[in-house]
Amino acid sequence: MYHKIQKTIICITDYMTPRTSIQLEKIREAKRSLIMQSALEHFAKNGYYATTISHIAKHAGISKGLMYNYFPSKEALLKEIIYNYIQEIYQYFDINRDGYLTEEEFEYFIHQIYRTLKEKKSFFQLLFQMMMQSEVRLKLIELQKSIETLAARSDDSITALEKQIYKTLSDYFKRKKEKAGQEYDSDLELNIFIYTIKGFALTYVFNETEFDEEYFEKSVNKIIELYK
Amino acid sequence: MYHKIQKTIICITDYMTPRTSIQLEKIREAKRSLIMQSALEHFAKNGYYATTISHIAKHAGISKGLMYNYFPSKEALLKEIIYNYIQEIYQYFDINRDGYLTEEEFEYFIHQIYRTLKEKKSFFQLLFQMMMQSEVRLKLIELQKSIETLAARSDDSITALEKQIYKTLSDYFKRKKEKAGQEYDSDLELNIFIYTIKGFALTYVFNETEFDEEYFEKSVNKIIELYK
Amino acid sequence: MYHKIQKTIICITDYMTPRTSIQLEKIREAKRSLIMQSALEHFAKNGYYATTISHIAKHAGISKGLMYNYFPSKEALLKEIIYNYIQEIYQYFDINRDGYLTEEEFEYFIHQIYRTLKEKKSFFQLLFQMMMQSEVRLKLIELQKSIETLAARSDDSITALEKQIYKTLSDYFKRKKEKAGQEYDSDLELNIFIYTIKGFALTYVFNETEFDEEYFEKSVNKIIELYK
Amino acid sequence: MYHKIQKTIICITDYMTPRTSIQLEKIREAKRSLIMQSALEHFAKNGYYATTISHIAKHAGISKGLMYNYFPSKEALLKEIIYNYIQEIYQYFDINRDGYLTEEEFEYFIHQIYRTLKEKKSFFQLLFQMMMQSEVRLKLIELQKSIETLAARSDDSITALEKQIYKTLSDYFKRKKEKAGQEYDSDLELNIFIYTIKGFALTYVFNETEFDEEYFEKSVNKIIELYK
DNA sequence: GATGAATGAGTATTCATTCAT
DNA sequence: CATGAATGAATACTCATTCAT
Repeated sequence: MYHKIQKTIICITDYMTPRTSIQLEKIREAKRSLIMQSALEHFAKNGYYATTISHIAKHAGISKGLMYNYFPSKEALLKEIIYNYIQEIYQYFDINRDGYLTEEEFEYFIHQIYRTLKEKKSFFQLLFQMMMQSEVRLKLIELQKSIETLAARSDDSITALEKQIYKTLSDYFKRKKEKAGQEYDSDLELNIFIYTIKGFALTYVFNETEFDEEYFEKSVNKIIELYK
Repeated sequence: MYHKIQKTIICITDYMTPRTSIQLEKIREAKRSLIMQSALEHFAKNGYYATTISHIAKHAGISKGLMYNYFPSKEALLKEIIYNYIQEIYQYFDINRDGYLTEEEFEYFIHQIYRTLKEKKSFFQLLFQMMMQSEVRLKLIELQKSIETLAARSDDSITALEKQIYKTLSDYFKRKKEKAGQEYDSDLELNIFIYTIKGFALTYVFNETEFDEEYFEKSVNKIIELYK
Repeated sequence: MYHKIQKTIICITDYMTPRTSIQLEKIREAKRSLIMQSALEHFAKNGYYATTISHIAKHAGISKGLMYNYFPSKEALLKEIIYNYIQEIYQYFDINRDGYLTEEEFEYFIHQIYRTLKEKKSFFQLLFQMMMQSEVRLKLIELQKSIETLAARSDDSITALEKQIYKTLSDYFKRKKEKAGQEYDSDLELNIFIYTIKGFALTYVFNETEFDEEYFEKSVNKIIELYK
Repeated sequence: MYHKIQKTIICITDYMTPRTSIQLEKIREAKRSLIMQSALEHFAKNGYYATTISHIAKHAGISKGLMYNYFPSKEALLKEIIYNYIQEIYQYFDINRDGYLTEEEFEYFIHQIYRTLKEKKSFFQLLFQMMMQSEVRLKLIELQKSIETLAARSDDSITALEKQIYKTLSDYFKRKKEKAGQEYDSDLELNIFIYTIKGFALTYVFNETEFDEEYFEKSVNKIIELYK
């Protein structure tokens, strides 16, 4: 009976049916994620150069060769990871684009940074590392440009978003100053605030056992207290 | 025969007195420094892994083989650089060990940090890079311990110094708070201050063309203004 | 369920009668040919080693796996191609086996060579390439032997045919000499003729843009003129 | 005593004297040759792609790594070999550049071709192979151009030399025709001659055991007899 | 003390082949 | 019969380190 049904020349399903493209796509996507996850962990922990494809593959439970079925090269894998995470992260901060930040929103913004650092710890470890090698830094800049090109609309671009955020914060600090009856002559205080955030991020992301979560939460609240 | 010719060609110094061991030692020390300097520059710029012994040697104007006459391995070279610089840098901050910091001394302390970052920019680039790889981080910790062991007297050790500095700053922040009539219940503000310094250092050290020296000087003054 | 959908989509032929084994065999044979054609083109153009199974399969519009359903290995595929083409080509020259070559037949023979080179250009490209690697040459010799074994009757074998052709040509050259009143003491002139044919074949088969078809036709006629 | 003589800071000769640059250059040149020789043999025998660096190195009695001390890549090694041999071979044919070929010179020319084929058999095996892969053919053309660029004077270039030889031969065939009272309307006979030489070269160079040296010498004389 | 040729273990990458579906 | 994910052995190439001179 089964045989009867199968009378066809170009029948895609057959004796032993190959997976459908939907099934395959799911499998592929899952494996891609798995590889990227494995790679990110190693990159974050040991650095890009010290991480070998073998390590990544072994950790992901696949063969070296298979990795190249999903990513054309180690560098492409790195870029893909960074691209993906950056895309995702920027979406978190894509909200207050009217340019006006209330105190509550500012507080939310800081908390959001903390949450993001916590959730994407490995990625930020990698990102910090990348930022520290001038050669790699250049590649990141290229990458950022290509992301922007993909994003097409210039006001959707990453640098545009960065500028937007900077502008929004600048306005916030200005208003704060004016409210206190002081004159706002420059973004100096904002810059200091950014240093603080950077330093906090650096400490949090690379903290191993020294400090606990409570310590960092208190820090976040203190930062909010100081700069709100 | 061929030896003889050579002997007459490139002899620079006296033919009369054999060099003393002190002279030899000086020459050795100079070459060591040269190699370390060359290595530091490459490590800082391209990262430890991307830097080859060949590059270092060529840049230092010596042969690869000779490098191994001065340092047993690439890793040992790295450690030696870090060891040396840390030693040197800690000496800058080895002053106010009475534990009492005046406002002037605090200001001086910040300026001193800035000066040190400027003077040892390459080293800090390397140090930051090293700090970001957990594997390497562990090695650094080992190294620090061995430095302390070498230093022998525990109150001369680096961690001891770090603690000393932290304590001194903690006292300073406490006094400041009390002077303002507020209660000092924790080192939270100090920690925020440390984040700020870290973030500033990170920005300064890896800044390439975005900001100029004036910008950073203003930042330093603002930090002093905020935390003095 | 999902199977069901597929079954209704791409069914081309009759739903009623199961295909006969002859039909199936025809389909198989057509696919075999397709793969061999695709492979030959790639082998000829890029060489055996530079050609991947993936390329062949993609070009033939099938999956890699399916290729292995038709040929047990890349090498077997190569052998099969050579075997097939050699078989086919030798049939072209399987006529004048009475051993007597008239002038008209000689002329036809040369033209036939030219036609064959033109028609099977890719194959000759491949064959020349194969002939130039001693390791591969050995395999070809093995292959030839196995063809002969398959052919069973020794006077049907390729080497036998080659010898036959050589003998026929030798007789032809001998008669020509004698007709001119000269003594024929060796096959030297025949050998030179063979060099000429080889050189012509080589030039024709690997010519890309330098010479046009007219040039080669003139060459053919000149060769006939010189050796008839 | 020995110590006494060695009083110098930047003395190149020392305790255990390193080799002089002349010595080193000799060693290097010898090893370069050795590697190229080993590579040529393998390339000729098994083809470029089927030859591995490991094979070459093992055959040359050195480590894989060392090969890269002399040649930056497998491809560069190939190019270097071809470049070197082509340079050398063209010098053999760099004589009759007045454009006039006597019968004796023509004979010498043919003999010279035979001698060259004999002496550089492996190289010609490689060259024929290279000519048969369109991809590689392109590289060869590039290479030829670069050789010409190096040669600087355009009339020293290889294609120029090729044209020169062709022209000289064309004139020779023309005179021959005219001497016989026939009209020379095209280079057809010359082209046939070139096919013959090609076919002879091909046969000679890839002959393994079928024919002996005597056979080929007779062939050469016959070619001379036919075309002189 | 100084050189650089030499080594070999290690790295990213490729590709014929297998196999579950 | 048909697919393409998966494997693993092989390959070109790199680089820290050694060692004869």
